Amino acid sequence: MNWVDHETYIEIIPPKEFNFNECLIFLGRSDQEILYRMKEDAIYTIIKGRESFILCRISYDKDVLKIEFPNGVPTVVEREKIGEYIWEWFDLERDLAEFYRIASKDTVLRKLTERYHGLRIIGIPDLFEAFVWAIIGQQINLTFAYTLKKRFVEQYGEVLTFEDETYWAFPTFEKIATIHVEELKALQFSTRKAEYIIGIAKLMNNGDLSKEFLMEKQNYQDIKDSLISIRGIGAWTADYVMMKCLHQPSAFPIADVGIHQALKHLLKLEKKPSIEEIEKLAVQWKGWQAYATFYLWRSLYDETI
DNA sequence: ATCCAGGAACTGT
DNA sequence: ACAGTTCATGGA
Repeated sequence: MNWVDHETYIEIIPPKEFNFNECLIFLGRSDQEILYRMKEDAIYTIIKGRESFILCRISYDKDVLKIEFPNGVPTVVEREKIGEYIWEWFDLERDLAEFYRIASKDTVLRKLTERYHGLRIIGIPDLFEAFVWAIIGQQINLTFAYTLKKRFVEQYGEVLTFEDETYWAFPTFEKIATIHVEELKALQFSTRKAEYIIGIAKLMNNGDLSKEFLMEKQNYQDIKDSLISIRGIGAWTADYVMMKCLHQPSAFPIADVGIHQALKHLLKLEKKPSIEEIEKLAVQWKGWQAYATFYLWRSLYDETI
C-alpha cells in the first residue's frame, strides 16, 4: 500500500491507471445499496475498527484518495487497516499495463478499455459477504437480489448513526451461524439459499473455511476445487468469489448471463453467444478474464455504448 | 400470463 | 463425464 498518514486523515496514492469516477459510478449503481452511500462525489462507509465501527469519507483530489473520519479519528493501527481495506477494495495492487496491452489488440476489449480507462475491479474484501452476495444473486434478477441483501443486512448487520444518516455493516458469519433457515425464508430467501448461506457461516465459524486458508493455495484450480466442494457453490459462484474477493485475475464466471448480455450487445448478435463462442473470444483474455468480465459488466449500465 | 434472472443440486444415463 | 430436471421467487 502506498499511503501517507496525516493522523486526522489518511491519503492513499493509487497507481497511475485509476479512475475514481468509475468507482463512484459502480458503487452508485443501485439505489437499494445499503453498505455505502455517495454524497458530493465522496463515498461514505463504515469499516470495523478494533472495537467499534469507523465512519470513512473517501474522496479524490489531485491524484490522491483522501480518507477522512467524520465520526472520530481512529488509532494509527486502525488507520493503516482502513487504508489496506480500501487498497484491496479498489484492487490498487494490480498493475493493469499488461491487461491494456492485451486489450488494445482485442476487438471486444479495445472499446471497453478505452472508454473505462482506469476502472478497477471493485471487490468485496470480506469473504463471507462475497459468498452471501454471490449466493443471493444466483438465478434471480439483480433488483430482487438487492432487496434480499438489504433485508439481510437490516436484520442481522450492525448499524451506526451519525448526523441523521444510518450506516450499515454486513452481518458477520459468527452471527449468521446461529440463525435458522426459517428466519431467512421469512425474508423471502429460498430454502436452498438459506441453507447454503447458513452452512457457509457455520463452516467459517468452525474455522473450516477462511480467506487465509483459500489464499494459501497455489493456483486458480486448487482454489476453485475447494470452493466447489462447498454446498451451494458451483462454478459460477466459485469464479465470482475468486474474482471479487480472492484477487484471481484468471477467474471467469463464464456462465454469467451478464457477460452473455454484454457480448450480445457489443457484438450486435441476434442472440446471446454460446459458452463455446465465448471460450473462443476469451482465448486472448488469458490471465485477465476477471478484468475482462468486470469491464463487460461495466458496459451493461452504460446506455451510450 | 409468460419468460427470465449475475445457478446449483439432484437424477439418470 | 454429460444432459436433463427440479427448485424458487420476484421483475419486467
